[in-house]
Amino acid sequence: MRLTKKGKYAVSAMLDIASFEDKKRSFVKIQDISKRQRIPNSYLEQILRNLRREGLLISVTGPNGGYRLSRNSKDITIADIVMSIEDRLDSTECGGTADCLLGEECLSHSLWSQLNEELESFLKNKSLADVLSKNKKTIVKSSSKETNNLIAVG
Amino acid sequence: MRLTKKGKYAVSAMLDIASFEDKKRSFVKIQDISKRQRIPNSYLEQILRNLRREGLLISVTGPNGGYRLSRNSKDITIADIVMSIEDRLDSTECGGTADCLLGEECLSHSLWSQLNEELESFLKNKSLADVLSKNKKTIVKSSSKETNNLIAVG
DNA sequence: CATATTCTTGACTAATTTTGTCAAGAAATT
DNA sequence: AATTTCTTGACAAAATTAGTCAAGAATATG
Repeated sequence: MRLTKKGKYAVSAMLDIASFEDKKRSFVKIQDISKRQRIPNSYLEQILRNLRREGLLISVTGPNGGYRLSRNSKDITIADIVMSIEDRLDSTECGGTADCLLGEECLSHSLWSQLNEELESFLKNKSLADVLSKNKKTIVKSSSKETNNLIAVG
Repeated sequence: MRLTKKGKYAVSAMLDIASFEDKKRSFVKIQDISKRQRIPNSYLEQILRNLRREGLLISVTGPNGGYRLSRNSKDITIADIVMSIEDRLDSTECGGTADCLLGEECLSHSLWSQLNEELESFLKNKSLADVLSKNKKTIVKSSSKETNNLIAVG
């Protein structure tokens, strides 16, 4: 899936913006997000660009301008975000079924497909609102040691 | 997670070797795996090296030498393989809890942690034997079009 | 209108990772 | 002794990710 820093930044940024959802008519500035989430300003520009193009954000230029969510935080999933950003549909090596070996190779494919489905449904079932509300509850608890993750999340 | 080609190759190679499990005392050669699975020979050397170091394979040099599983294919999980190969424990950006922002950032962390767990348990619950047997049943069926995967699997 | 603020764009560079190669050697079999 | 096959480590090429920059366009405010 290539859950890279970029994708992670995107989610952090969206969560940041989402947390200002209540304040009607208020827009969140790149600079502020950059500082709060510690995302390099110019990199963030690039990322928000994508999110906007995909219709997840609305932007306004000028003083008091900035970004806000295009729809309710309940209606934007983490999958929406990640898929806007991580643009590899990278079926490169064995695109369709055509050049697939018939034995083991195909087998491992169905394995990866399943894995995809698993992940996809996980991410599709988490909205920004879900993540934010969960956070509020456990804000103190935040478990101690990062386990040796299979997946690099940073 | 960095499920790269390398990891995928590793799984394919292991499945290949596992499929010769019955034939007692027979070893599978790098060259043969390389041809069947279309994995560059010298790259495969490197990969099998790792799998051996991790104790998943046993090797024998010389004529009729090669590789075989160190234990029953039921007792080797896909997680075992992937974790031998994809060696990033990459907690880089926010290693422990220390330099974690307290608001949104931490939140997205718990999100990724959950994702990790999800994936990890998925991969831990699939043994080589599982994958192989499933394959036999569906060998013809192999579904048509790769969907636009969230995760790049090749 | 002038000015300050803030997003917008595209092209570019640097760092890192992934993918792969190679050659010399060691172990085992016949 | 000769052949087969794994073993090792260091290296190189390609691809991807991460990040920068500068010039410009849009909008609000006084």
